[in-house]
Amino acid sequence: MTIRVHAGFGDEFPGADASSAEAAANLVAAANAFLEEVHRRRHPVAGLSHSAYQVLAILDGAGQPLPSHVIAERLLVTTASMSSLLDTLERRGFVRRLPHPEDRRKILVEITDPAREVVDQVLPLVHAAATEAFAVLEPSERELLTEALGRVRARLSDIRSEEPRAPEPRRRPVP
Amino acid sequence: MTIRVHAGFGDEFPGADASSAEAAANLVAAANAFLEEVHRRRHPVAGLSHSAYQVLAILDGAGQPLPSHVIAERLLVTTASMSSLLDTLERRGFVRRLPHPEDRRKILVEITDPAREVVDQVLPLVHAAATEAFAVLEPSERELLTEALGRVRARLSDIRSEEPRAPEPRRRPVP
DNA sequence: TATTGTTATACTCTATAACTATA
DNA sequence: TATAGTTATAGAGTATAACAATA
Repeated sequence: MTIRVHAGFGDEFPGADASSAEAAANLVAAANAFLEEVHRRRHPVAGLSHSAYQVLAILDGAGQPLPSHVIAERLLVTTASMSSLLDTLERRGFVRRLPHPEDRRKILVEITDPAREVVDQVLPLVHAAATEAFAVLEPSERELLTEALGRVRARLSDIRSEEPRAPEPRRRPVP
Repeated sequence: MTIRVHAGFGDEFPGADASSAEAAANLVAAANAFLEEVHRRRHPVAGLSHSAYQVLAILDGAGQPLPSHVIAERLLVTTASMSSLLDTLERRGFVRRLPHPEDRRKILVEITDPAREVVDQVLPLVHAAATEAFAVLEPSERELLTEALGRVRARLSDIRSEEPRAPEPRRRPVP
């Protein structure tokens, strides 16, 4: 199941590291497979999108109503997109918009009881999927994986502010 | 940077494994961060979507025109979605639809020279992002990561055909 | 009958820009 | 002026269903 690059990778992409390409490919593939499994288990509960479930989880976790722009920041979407998301959730009866008592420009988004029930059903499903998927690793392997992925993510966070350098060009193999 | 679950996780989600939840969270977060970095580097080249770049990479890798449904299967989308994707790519001049010489129900999708240049630019960018991101790991760590993720993916592939069992319910913490 | 592909339709997510109300 | 939120508009991706052409 492990994805490997072909034998001529080093010649085709000078300057690129084959083991990094393999790690990246398996990272993305494993994450996709996991998210697909989560979707399969979670979708029957309320038929919501990933973003919508995230909004409910954020509100449930906060334990109190939150202003729209606070949720938007955590979700990394614009406030305009957030409005649209909240429209969907409000239409389904999962959130309410309340006036903010102090700042009348703001609204407070409140989670409803039916949505709390959805969250109560969904979180165990997600954690069960994780538990089953990673049961094939030893506890020490899980810890290594978690720590290594944290380091990679920190590196990516640093890279994000750098101007990417032009890589060495591909040497297209002759077939 | 590493994502960790809170202290009461085990009480809140009986039956779920905390180290698996942490591994899953860091897996998804790292994959998202990597894909975001890829998007940042790749987008200026042709402004295409992830799916569209994938179609071009598939056609370039195949070395010959492919029927539409073959690409759709590899991309895990319906043939209807594939039609829409091909419309976009054809409008941009990156693919051509050719009649299939043997089976007149089929079409062959051919990559154009401008699209080959796009692929030649994009692949080194993607591999450079991977090389830079995973440079924070030792070669042996990269190999461990790759192998472990391959095992997790194989497990997820097995799980996919199983009927998920109902997990133990959440014990909502009292705030 | 089954397969391949397209079209019609619809929905979600996302973004930018223009706008209102409020601070 | 700056901030919070909405609306208008647009585009992409995805899906299902109905359909035509072909095998």
